[in-house]
Amino acid sequence: MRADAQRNYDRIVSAASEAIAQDGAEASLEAIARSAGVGSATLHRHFPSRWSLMEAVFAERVGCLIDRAEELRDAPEPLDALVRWLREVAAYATTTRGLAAALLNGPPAESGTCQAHLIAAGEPLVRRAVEAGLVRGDVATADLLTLVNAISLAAQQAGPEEAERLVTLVLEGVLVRQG
Amino acid sequence: MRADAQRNYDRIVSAASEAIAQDGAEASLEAIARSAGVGSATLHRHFPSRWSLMEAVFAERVGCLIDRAEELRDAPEPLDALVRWLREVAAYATTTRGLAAALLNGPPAESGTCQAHLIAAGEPLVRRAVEAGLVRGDVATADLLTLVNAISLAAQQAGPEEAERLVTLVLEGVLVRQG
DNA sequence: ACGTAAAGTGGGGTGGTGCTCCATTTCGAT
DNA sequence: ATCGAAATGGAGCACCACCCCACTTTACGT
Repeated sequence: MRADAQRNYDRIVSAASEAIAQDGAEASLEAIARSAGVGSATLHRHFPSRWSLMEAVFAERVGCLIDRAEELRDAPEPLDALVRWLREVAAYATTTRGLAAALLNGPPAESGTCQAHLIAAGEPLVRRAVEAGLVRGDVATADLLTLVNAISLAAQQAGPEEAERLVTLVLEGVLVRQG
Repeated sequence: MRADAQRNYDRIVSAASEAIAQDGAEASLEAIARSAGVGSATLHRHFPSRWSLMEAVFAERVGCLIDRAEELRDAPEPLDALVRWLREVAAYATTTRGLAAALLNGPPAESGTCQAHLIAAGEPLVRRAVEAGLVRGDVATADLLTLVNAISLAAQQAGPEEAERLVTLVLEGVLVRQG
């Protein structure tokens, strides 16, 4: 990639990051290009779809979550580590406007997407909790992430404390526990 | 309301219903007005926001769910009735493109909205299941509906069988049941 | 039955969008 | 320094939501 192309790429991602933080996932691509000091055509060549731009913007933030998952992989309490990580994912998704929507509405879990990376990062946490007999064996990491993201999306209207409640509810189940 | 206004109102809702079924919640209002044989200004006067049009379109379908809730209110098995109803809500939301999104992204549970009506309809079902000792006492009807809708939204990409799995997961809980 | 005031209408205008050509500029290997 | 390829951005296209306003239709008091 040529030097100027790289420079423009970075400026677009940076501008998009700000725009999305401010206006959510529906931020105007035109405005992003403008504030990056770049023609709209340039934006569209670097990022053929809104989704691909999303991925680039969120790559860094998703990276944080992945690092966190690796940190927690050797934590003493397997279940605590998993729950803590899921809550962090939820918090990120709720805070970063549009992350949840982007993760959910994007093409489902193709390899190389940030979804795929998140799933891969969470997998060991889930497996450890399952092997410790603390989490049901038939739950997939992808299911968990989908649920957490769906909750974050739903709670963007209702507020973060609602999200907390729902996550707890999902973990413990709606039905009463009868031995 | 004048007779012609009522007529146009109905034609708009009807056209919108078809358009949304075909193109999802992002259907073009302009196109809806056109296919209703009505000027765009008329549509915008009757329905100041996309959301208000959504509500009108879904009112009928939500009505079906409310009727169903009343039917199930006296069913022999309280838990079975609740679960069955929730699954029907999920099925409706998944099938009717945009219902879930409309329910979730709309202004949260103001009185008079279809959310409020759904919650009111589901309330007795939940209460009965709680009183029978089958559902945890601290789950709100609104929480349940939010979850079901969130799942439907998430599963619109993944497919209906994924939605089924997630609903079951939410009911039974992620953690293993330890007496 | 009819005239009129007000409620209702829709075409056209405005400002915005996502996206694509393509003539021009810029880079970097030779 | 040169030259071809890579990269650019502005003009253009079709579409969108939404608003203004001259015109038509309705319902009601007489």
